Amino acid sequence: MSAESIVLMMKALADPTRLRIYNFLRESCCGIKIKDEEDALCPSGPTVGEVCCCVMGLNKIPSSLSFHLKELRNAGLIKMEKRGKNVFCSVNREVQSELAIYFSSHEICCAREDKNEPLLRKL
Amino acid sequence: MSAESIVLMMKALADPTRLRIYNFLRESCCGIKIKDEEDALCPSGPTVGEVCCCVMGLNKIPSSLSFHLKELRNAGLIKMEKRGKNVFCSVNREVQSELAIYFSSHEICCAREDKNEPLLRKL
DNA sequence: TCAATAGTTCTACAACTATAGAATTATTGG
DNA sequence: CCAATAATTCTATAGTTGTAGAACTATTGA
Repeated sequence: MSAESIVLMMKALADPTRLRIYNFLRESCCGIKIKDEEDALCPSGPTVGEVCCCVMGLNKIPSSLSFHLKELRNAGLIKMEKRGKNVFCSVNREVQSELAIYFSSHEICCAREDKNEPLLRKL
Repeated sequence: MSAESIVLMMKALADPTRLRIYNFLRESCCGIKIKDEEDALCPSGPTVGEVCCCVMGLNKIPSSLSFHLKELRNAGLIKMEKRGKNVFCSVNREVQSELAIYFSSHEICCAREDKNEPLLRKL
């Protein structure tokens, strides 16, 4: 996962409306792979209209939601599948796992001798 | 971890320079607790000046770095401790772990019968 | 005490981003 | 084919954010 793609993901989640959309989709149904082929996903999860009703509060402006969904999709955080008049949304679980791994990795502590003097002030 | 604080963290990491700072600090030394007291941390990790040298590339503008460090600190992602003329920086490992947990949580899949028709188009 | 060093704060400006209305596209039902 | 529905794209605007220079504060060494 490149730095650019992480920045893109963080940017996508750095907005209250988009984080609400993302959290809503996390709690919703995810796509189920019914065949080995890439495109043979059973589309599930809420439609764009359903997301609009559940997440957008009082001001349900479809163009605004569309904009936010595009940001999340461009970042790779969610998937969208069109069937008929509807577009079904779901989180990209693989990418979610990659982010989990990114924040899980820790480095080994190493003390530095020349900085072991008493602490004066904590910011 | 509230939605607002997650948005603040994502915002802090949604900038290439700040992500570089954060990644640099992740790879650097972390603070070591030498006593039970909250403030009795042995300050370690690079100084602001060292971060500036290592991360800021060609344009080493201290005011710009200061601005970015403030954003990361306000989001709770990093800690800063002043000793003498220097300010030592380190990542907040607790917060990092919380983010790892946030992205680790998955929901159980639930198929929806009425949406099991063949997929037409994938966006 | 004075100069040097380390960082921060202030300020103005350019660039970016979210919002919301209007127009547009695509699909289904009558 | 026409109307209704679902969603996207386009556009202008208001608000936000990153940048970089200048001034300022705090600490140490001479």
